[in-house]
Formats: sequence, structure tokens, C-alpha cells
Amino acid sequence: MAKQKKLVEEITSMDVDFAQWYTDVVKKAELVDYSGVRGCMVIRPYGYAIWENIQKNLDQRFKDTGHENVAMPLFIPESLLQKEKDHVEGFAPEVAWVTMGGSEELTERLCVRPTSETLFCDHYARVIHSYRDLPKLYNQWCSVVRWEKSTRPFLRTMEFWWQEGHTMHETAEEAIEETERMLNVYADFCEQALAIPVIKGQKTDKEKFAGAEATYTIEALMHDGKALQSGTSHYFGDGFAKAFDITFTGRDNTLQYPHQTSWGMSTRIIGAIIMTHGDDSGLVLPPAIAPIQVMIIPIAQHKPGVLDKANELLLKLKNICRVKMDDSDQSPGWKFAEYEMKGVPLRLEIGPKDIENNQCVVVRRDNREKIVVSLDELETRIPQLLQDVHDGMYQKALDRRKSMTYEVTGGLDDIIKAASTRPGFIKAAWCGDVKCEEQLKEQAGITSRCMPFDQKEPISDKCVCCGKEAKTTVIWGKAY
RNA sequence: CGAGGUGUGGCUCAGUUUGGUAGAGCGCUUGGUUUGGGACCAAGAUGCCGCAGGUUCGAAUCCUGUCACCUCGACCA
Repeated sequence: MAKQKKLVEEITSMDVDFAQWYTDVVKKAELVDYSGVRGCMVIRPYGYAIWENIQKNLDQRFKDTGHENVAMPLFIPESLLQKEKDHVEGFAPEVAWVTMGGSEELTERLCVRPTSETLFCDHYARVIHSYRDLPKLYNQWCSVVRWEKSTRPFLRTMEFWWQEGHTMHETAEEAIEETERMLNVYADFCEQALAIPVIKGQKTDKEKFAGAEATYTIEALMHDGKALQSGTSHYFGDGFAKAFDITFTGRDNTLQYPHQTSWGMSTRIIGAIIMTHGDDSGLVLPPAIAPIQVMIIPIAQHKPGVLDKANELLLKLKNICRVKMDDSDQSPGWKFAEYEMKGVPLRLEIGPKDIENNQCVVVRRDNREKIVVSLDELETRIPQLLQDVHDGMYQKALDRRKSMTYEVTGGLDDIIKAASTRPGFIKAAWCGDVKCEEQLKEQAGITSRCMPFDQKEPISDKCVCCGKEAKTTVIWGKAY
């Protein structure tokens, strides 16, 4: 594809410096501001509006699959966090502790939640008594804190916003089904609402969540060839239930442990949107979550009739999409660049020439195509064009992922060379030994992203690292 | 957290080597002319030089600490 002309000089080109491009976009599009606390971000109105739209869309999907929202405490007593061994080992290095209440030292220190499994378990132990109490399908929207060593807006912040679903089931089968169901909810959301193609798969033991029996993931590929885990779903078995003494009387009148899941998606997904769809002119937002879907820009707005017409279109479109009009006295060129930077999917230009011809000019953000639309057809064309933008964005992201996904069938030297020369997803066979994962990380700088559900034909019968018999195909890559 | 780099009006930076009256462009405000890809003219406002200590008659400049951002590692959603 021909390279798009760069119209926004303030944004560093992504080919020159991808990390700087990311920072520029986040700041120029007014998504976040830095705060006085290390690693904590201020999400500004435009950025928060994106998050609200994500919440709205996802929350409906959770409700549609039978879940209820709750609110859990912010603090976790140390003794509660300690109850599940793997879990505490996984999170202990990055929790923040509260040791003082006012001027009094606390007898037991409280951790600021890094995730709420323990809180949900503590509650479930008190409210689950019978199989009639199951399943419990809870979700909460909240922020959590992890004491990260290096941070970047959206991608890794010390405090981040997310939802965490926590469910309890009568049987393992039901819980596993739930784990998969929610992974599919995330995958559908990414593809249908965010226009981000994802690969569904399972994490290796090395990469799975602390305390989980199985972790499922959706992995997306960013513009620079790095992977971003965009949502996860965990199956816990009855490990936490045993640790927290959660029991219920079953249908056969025996005491049993319920089976548990948890699943989450965070503000990090906004980073995925930026790095999947963005270009050198700034953000490109998927219509489903764009705070403004259509921006009306009057041309020669001082001329009689132009603003009246623009207002008329604004009123007309208000019923069918999120639309705004910019009648400030900035030049049209300035407005074009501004709303491209902010990723508004459609720009609608209306000027004297258009009014004369009963038309307007609509410009797509994703490919900059200019489309002349009759004003009589506006209300049917705009929803179609929004859908076209979504489809175009999805296809473009999918094509790029395809061109950056490749197989390595040889041995260690081949994958080391591939990892250093071709960014992207590397498909290669693996024997299942964690030592091979460690070696690949050390020597090739890549980690296993997932074992994709879609295994199709085996790529090779030999592990790419050690040459022993391969058990599965793994997608490897560098990750955020 | 380790190695390296950068912090000067809102933004991009000059000035730091060799201590001596804080600068430019863009942006902002006001007025006017403009308006189909970041318009033009005129007049104005804006700074404890990231922050805290120290050295000095005197610090943007030298020293110490600290915070933030960028790059590469390690850790991680």
C-alpha cells in the first residue's frame, strides 16, 4: 500500500521511533496526562470516553451471558492474600501495602488489591452452601494496583482500570465451559467492536496466571510486530476453594468443592487499539467505541446558510450516531488534522458548493477516501460508512498480521535468526519442556504467546529448540 | 530495578563547556482580513530554568540527592 502522506508534523513517524510515536499519539490525542505519582496516569475526558464505550459494550456482553456486577473492597488483609500459595508467590513482589491507619500502626497490614481472587473467595466461602447456590457469576469494574518497575500509559501503569469476572461452578466441566465462553466473549468483542483480530489459545505453564490450572488468552499483533495479551480467562479448578474452605452440599448430599474461573480485560486494551490501528497522523478509532463517530466541519462557515445547514445535519445525525460539529474559527485544514489525530472515523465536510448540489463530502479516517453523499441519503449512508470503516480497519489489521506471521520449521539457529530479523508472530513446534521456553527467551528474546486452539496440521514433529519430539505448535514473539 | 540519554514560557529547542540582566520559533489573548488539507497582518501576555539541598559575593550553568520521560535489558496484564 502506498505510504500515506504525513499530515501531522507534531507526531513522530512510527517508522522512525515507534515508542516515541506511541507517546506522541497518547498525548496529542489528549487521552492521558502524567500525574505526580510514579507510573500513575490521568485518563482525560477523551480517553475516558473510549473506556466508557468499551465498558458499555463489554458489560452488555457479560449481562447477556448471565453475569452480575458487584463491588469488592479495595484492601486485602495479608492473611487472606497468603491463603493460596502460588497466588501469593506470583503477586507478592508487586503489591502495595498499607501499614498505617491515620497515625496508628495496623496490627495486620493491608494490601491494595492487585486482583481480587482472594476477596471473592472469602465472600464465596460465606454465601455458597448448596449446589442451589451455584453457579455464582460475578463481575466487578474497578482499578487495581501493581507496583510495576517500568510503566507506560495504558500498556503498563501501576494503577489500572479493568473488569474482573469471578465465577464458581458445581462441576469442572461447567467451569471450563465458562472459561472458554468468556474468552470467546473477549475475542468477539475485540473483533466486532475494536476491529482487532486476535488469536485464541492457551498459555504454557510458565506463562499462566499465579494459582491457575489453565490460562487462556487472546493475543493481538501490534504495528511494530510485538504481541499484546488483550484479555485472559483462567480456570482454577478447586485449588482456591480448598485453600479458602469453600464447600457446598451436592445433589448427592456429599460435601464438595466448587470449581472456579476468573477473567479480565483492562485499560491496556486502549493501548492495543492505538498500536493496532494508529498511523502517522495519529489515532484511528474503531467506530463502535469512538467517542465521536462523525465530525461535521463547515467550510466557509461565515457565508450565509452554511452554519444553518451544518446544524440541520447535526440534528439529523444525532439520532443515529455520536456526532459533533466544530464551528470554531480554526481553519478547515486545522480541523481536518485535529480530528484525524483524534481518530474520528468519519469527517463530514459541508460548504457552499455542497449546499448548492444538495450533498456533502464524507472522508473516511481509515483510508482517507472522499465520498460525495447526497443529503437525502445521509441517514442511511452514514451507518453504512461507519460499518465500512470498521470492516476496512479489521481487514487491514488482519492483512498485516498475516504478513507478519510465519513458520519456523528448522532448529534453534533458525528461530534465533528469525526472531532478530523479522518482527511478528513465529509459529514453531515445541516439546513442552519449560527449559526450551527459557532458552528461547534467553537466546532469541522471544516468549511463548500461546498454544493456539487452532492447531491444524503440525508444523514440525521436532521441537524448534531441543529437537526432541514436538507436542504442540506454539506462537512465539516479543511481547508488551 | 541495572546501563545510557533528556528535563529552560503551553510546545520544540538555543544558552550550560568557561557561573555575571533568561532567549527564539510555534502556540495563547485582542482586533482585522480569511476559510475545500494545520491561513495572514498588527498589538499583547506568559519563566523560582523539573524539584530539594549544597558550593559561591553571585547558579539555568558547578556538586549531591530526588522526580519524570525516552532507549536497551530484567519483571509483568
